Amino acid sequence: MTAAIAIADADGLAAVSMRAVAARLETGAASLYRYLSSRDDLLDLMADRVAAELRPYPEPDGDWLDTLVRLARAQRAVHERHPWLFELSQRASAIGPEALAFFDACLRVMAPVEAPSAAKFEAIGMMNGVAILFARKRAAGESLTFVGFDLTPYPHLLAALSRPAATPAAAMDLFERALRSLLRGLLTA
Amino acid sequence: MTAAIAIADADGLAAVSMRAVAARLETGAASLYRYLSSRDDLLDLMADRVAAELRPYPEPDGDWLDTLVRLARAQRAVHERHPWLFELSQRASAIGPEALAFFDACLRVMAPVEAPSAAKFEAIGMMNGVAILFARKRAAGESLTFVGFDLTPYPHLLAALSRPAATPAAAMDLFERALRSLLRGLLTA
DNA sequence: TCGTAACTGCGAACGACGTTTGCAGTTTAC
DNA sequence: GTAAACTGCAAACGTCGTTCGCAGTTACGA
Repeated sequence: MTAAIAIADADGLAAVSMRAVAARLETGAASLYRYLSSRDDLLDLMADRVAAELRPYPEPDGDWLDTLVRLARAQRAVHERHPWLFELSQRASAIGPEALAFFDACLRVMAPVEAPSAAKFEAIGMMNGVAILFARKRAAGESLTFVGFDLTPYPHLLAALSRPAATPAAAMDLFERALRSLLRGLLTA
Repeated sequence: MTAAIAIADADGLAAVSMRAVAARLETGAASLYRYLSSRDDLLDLMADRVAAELRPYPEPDGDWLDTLVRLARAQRAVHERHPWLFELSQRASAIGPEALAFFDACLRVMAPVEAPSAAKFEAIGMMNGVAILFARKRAAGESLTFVGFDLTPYPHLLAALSRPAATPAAAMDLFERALRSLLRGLLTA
């Protein structure tokens, strides 16, 4: 449902109630059950709808690692556009056709790599995890800096925080560097 | 609250309602608000309570990478013991004293490493992510195998799934290998 | 010893949630 | 033209987090 995604983008996943979605559609909450079997159904549809934004998948030309990094960048962009996607990505039922298609595209890129299937699965999961982590980095960093704690019991943390923050450019480098070293480590002997 | 953690371990986070916790304590739901300001408060306390299970932290002797891997293993064990912790770990407010202490311990281990603070923060976040990913691996793999989808539109996925699954021993190797290559890539020039 | 002030536990109630039910109104099929 | 099927939806149910107000208990100075 496009209406549900708009609500989630604006006010977060918690604001996506059947009544809110119905109100935006100018109808009653009960009417939604003609098209959806439950709220979980709606969330699954939302997850798969935004997963479609990962298209078009890059052609697997050139280095497979470069292509995988491009896929990860797309993932990161989607998670930044729809922060609520993170909460959905952990439900097993959220694996819809679009998610499977993305999965398949990743495996296609990895086809020339000589590695067991299990390693490739892990690599995709890890790629996912890294993309999400960086998509949420800014919010997490700020929340950590501004907690109202007395940090004196944590000397190393205090010392690290008192140093100047890294530049955004360095953060971008970090994303690619982390991803490359991780995937290379997982997929090569 | 120990009672709340017991409920979550048994029936999941969703079962941790104020009424359920109160019932286990043989009291009324309203009574809990004498000690907690809200349900979110309770969840934060639960998260910090299980974070205490990460102690004692290993001494940073020997190779820093070995010590970090030991910390990650502890994290993975905690997440396997309390699967609901994953749902909590994404709330910013869940960063309590114990989580900060763990953070500090990681930084202490990384003290001899020459790297910017931001890289170390990312490394810890990534370590966390990898630990969680592997803790949830079994469930995720099964849910992916048993979805009732027609997989013919996903040829590479189908090919990968039709191969024999990896042995559990190889999975354990994968955890350590992924972590090592990731941390080394992030923290060394 | 009493009186009062403060604190404690908690039944009852409030509003919001997901979901079900039952019934009008409308379309479809023969 | 009538019966069957489908549609939209107000109302209600049970559960949730949370608040309110009141008994019962304790603490303490007079």
